[in-house]
Amino acid sequence: MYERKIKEDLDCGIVVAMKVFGAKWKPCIIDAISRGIKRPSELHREITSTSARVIDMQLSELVDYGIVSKKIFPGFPLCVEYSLTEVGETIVPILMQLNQWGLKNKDLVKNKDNQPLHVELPAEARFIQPRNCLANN
Amino acid sequence: MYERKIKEDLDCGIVVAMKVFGAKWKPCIIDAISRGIKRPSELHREITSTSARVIDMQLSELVDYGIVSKKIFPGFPLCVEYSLTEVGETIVPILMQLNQWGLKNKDLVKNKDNQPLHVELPAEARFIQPRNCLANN
DNA sequence: TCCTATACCGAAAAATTATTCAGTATGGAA
DNA sequence: TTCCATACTGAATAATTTTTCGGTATAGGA
Repeated sequence: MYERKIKEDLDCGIVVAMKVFGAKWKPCIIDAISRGIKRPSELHREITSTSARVIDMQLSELVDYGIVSKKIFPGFPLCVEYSLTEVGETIVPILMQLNQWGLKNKDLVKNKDNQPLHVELPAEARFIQPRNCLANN
Repeated sequence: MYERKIKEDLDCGIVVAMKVFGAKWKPCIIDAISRGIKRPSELHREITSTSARVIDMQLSELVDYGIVSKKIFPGFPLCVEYSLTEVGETIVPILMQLNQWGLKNKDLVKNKDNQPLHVELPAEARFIQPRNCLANN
């Protein structure tokens, strides 16, 4: 298992939130489970852009975090079901909101030239002194 | 400049949102600017856990995305001010929400042993057949 | 001329995250 | 006995992000 060299500040809300929201496949997995896709094999079929191994790893981290719970049915063939915990459910609306934000603003990120040239002020601005500029406005 | 080998789907809202929310220092920079810290040198003083170079890089990406706008005052010494654009302002409440979520749930992520053992069902469950288990429940 | 403060950038290195590959294990069916 | 489907794992590699280091440029002051 990988041991970090730069420790992260788990008292910062954003750092904590990003352990869940900011991983490449976790939002995708959480969304699928929230839509009722429960078994690993189903998840693998649903999420085709990455490998089963990747899904399994992210999934097990979500289980460790208590965001997803795992039930094993010891019949045959082996059957496992994942579902969102109570805390896991609280992620879904935030995820939807992030998704909405992204959809609404995707052109910004796509274009990447939204402020192509720096805004230069007219000549008079040259007399603005740095301390002024720092103090107010 | 780094050229990705695996292209990202910028039509997915989450992928787009994570370009902004999911970078290590962007939330921190956006928060500082929203609190009125405008000049690069101020930002460097405010955010001491990383180097000026890192802040500058993330900042310039936020400018490229049109989330932060940059004004140059050509006096002396050189004076630059950053501020949130209209779109940039829409990020702040979502950031606050993510932060709240993280603060509320940080123990989950810290502990990482929230479901230490798999839940095994009692013996009767052995008769649940896989197709049933897939079909409903 | 050299020093200051401001703001910025290129490129290598380090750290982290994601991916691939090759396995393990269970229990029934052929 | 060998095969299947299910669920899962270790370890190497690749991809990406973050960090560090050293540099540029402007314009005034000593």
